[in-house]
Amino acid sequence: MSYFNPDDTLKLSNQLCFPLYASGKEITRKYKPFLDKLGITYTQYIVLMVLWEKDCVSVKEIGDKLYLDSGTLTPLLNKLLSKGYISKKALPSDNRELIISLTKKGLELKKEAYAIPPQISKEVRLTKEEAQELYRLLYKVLEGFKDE
Amino acid sequence: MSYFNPDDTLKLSNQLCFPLYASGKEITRKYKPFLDKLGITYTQYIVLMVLWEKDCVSVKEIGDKLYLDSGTLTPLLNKLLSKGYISKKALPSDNRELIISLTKKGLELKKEAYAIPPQISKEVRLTKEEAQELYRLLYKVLEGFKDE
DNA sequence: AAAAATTAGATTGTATACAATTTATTTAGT
DNA sequence: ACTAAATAAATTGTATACAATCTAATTTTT
Repeated sequence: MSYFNPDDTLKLSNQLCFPLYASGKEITRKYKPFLDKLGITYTQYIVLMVLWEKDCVSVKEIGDKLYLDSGTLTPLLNKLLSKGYISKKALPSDNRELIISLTKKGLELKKEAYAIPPQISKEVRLTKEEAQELYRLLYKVLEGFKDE
Repeated sequence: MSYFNPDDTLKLSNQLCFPLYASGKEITRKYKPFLDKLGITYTQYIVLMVLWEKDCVSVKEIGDKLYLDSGTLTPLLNKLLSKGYISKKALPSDNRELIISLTKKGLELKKEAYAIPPQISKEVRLTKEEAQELYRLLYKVLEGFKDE
């Protein structure tokens, strides 16, 4: 690894971090036109995805799944609340925990969201095998970050 | 593709977008403790990387390379300016273009940045081959997004 | 059981991101 | 040459992100 000019170390094109950063940013941008029609943002969408998969979860649990903290989630959940997609309720057995539930309106939004992922897939120009491998590698990176 | 329950389409674990989004976010977070020591943010760092590779570039060219627009770059460049790492100058042949150059201080910062990428690499738990494949796939995604 | 440590969310402050619009400048079309 | 179209940055407004801190509630220690 140290055969080449140390100058090359800091080349954008030699860094894994940059395509990770950029593709993360660009993929959420691809969602925007579709999510605009539903009146939600990408982050709001993935919070709803958590709830569509399992209703009644705490803010902490949402944060753990999405790698987001309360500084991001608190205002975002307030927006979903004011839009009528979720409701909040303190957990009786532990008043520190806030349980987030889908409203009927929030559950119904799922039907409109079904059409989105296939349309994004079309824009990601990877073969099925490549997509699977990319998926595996990204989760390996994420898992590796967890235990530090 | 339509063999399984349509419900599964919207599972977080079936979406490529989510690990892309999350790993992009987490990788920049990994840089933070290192960049804090230099007093710069991740986005400021990649702007400097562009300049370290090729000095005297326009805001437009930086934006094209980093997938960022003037709404992000203008305030960010003002911060790098006030920190004394860059200077600005209008291009005489085209007064719309703003040319960004490194100051001596900005060039010297490169020496301190050398040590960072290897330390991040250590935290990314991929083999060399996996890292190369991930790199290739991410650029394929990014390139695919360009022509829409 | 009382004090200490921990935990869940909320709050504060800073820094992106980006769409949409605006302004100044340059280029293209006629 | 003159007007229209295009381009580069700056500006405006909205929505994340996250570190650090704060507050209230719950556990753990002693």
